[in-house]
Amino acid sequence: MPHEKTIKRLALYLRSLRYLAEKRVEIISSEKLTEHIHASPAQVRKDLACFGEFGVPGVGYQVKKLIAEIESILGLKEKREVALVGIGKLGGALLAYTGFRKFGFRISALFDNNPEKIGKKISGLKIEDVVRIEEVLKRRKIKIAITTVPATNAQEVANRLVAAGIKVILNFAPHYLNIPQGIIINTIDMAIELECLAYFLTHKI
Amino acid sequence: MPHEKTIKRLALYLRSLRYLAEKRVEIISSEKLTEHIHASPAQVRKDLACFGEFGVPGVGYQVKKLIAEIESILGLKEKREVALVGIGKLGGALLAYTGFRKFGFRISALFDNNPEKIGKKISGLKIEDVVRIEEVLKRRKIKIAITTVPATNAQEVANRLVAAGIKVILNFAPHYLNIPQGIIINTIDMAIELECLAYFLTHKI
DNA sequence: TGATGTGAATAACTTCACAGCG
DNA sequence: CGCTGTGAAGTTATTCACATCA
Repeated sequence: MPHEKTIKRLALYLRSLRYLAEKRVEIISSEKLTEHIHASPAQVRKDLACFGEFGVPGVGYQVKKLIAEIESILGLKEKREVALVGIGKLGGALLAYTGFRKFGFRISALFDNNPEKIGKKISGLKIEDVVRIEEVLKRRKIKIAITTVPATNAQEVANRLVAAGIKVILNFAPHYLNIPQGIIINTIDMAIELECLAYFLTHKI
Repeated sequence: MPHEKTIKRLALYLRSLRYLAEKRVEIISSEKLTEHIHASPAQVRKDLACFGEFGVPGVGYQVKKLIAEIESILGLKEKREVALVGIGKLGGALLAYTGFRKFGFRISALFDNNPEKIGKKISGLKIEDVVRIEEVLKRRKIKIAITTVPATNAQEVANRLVAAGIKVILNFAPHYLNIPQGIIINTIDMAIELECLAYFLTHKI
């Protein structure tokens, strides 16, 4: 029923709510919540309405309770193992990024196709050969992968991940990936984001 | 007139068209173009129609000509200097990323607030103190910035960039930024992208 | 004939506005 | 009285379908 945009906003609300919780704020209205988000109060209420009634009319939302609800909706309650394919500079940066761990994601399997990297350890994890993706991911029942490989290898890696039974892919390779239905893919193409900005630089201003 | 989504798709079309050009494809229909893009043929035609008539009825689009047209629309014809604030692992990865350079963006000014980093050189560029952002960017007339700083410093850095006359910001800090109207900001929040995927992992499958 | 360009129709998304509850 | 939850209204975006042109 709810769509992807709603889900992304829920994650944004969650970020704000956590911030508010740190500041010991206990109750928040949809109006106040949107002060640090590009969304309207009605939008917040509609988004939440997809999943239940979490607020108190005339009062607002209990911050802690709403955090728990959204975490439950997004499925952040349990820890999740993540595979990282492509241990270059970007891969290394993501591996070191604390933002993932904070929300229950733990990168716990590394893969690369470079013989000089295979077998080495980073952050206590051994880099495996990409040909072992299927074996390792099946054994360890890993369902989430992040790919930071060159565009030319992206489809091959995606095929291996699909064969390994992966369910969602966060892809940083600037390339279209042909993936069977049912597997969720989210591509972050940083060059394209910059190109868009170039448009606004030339036209909108 | 055209909206942000149209612009983003144009950048995607461009990526495919460049790929086709490398393969020596000379003519392409809107139908064939969408084989490697999540968009409909009608969508392609509508998007392009915002900016003119680039196709030949009964034939299709000349690949080379369409590339030139889209590059012109997006404003990719000229080289652009980019400032990078926050020279951590992610910043270093972006600095090394060839995808930006390929499309006319050149990271040519580096800033950090860490005394141990300030003054050092990476890729031939000296890391400057963030307090010098305004001075350096004004002098060199840099209008684009990429920020890869911790959430806690993001707003302060954004304020400095605004004071320096920056026009667009590609922000990787997981934090809302309060920016005056007229300045374009695009936030890539990788943790939030993963959180969204967690939802689909738990519900959609 | 075959693919574009485009008004008209549809679908998706957002905001409005207000009843109802604490 | 204030803020939620929500049907209705409005807006934006996408797809359809076809006239048109090479």
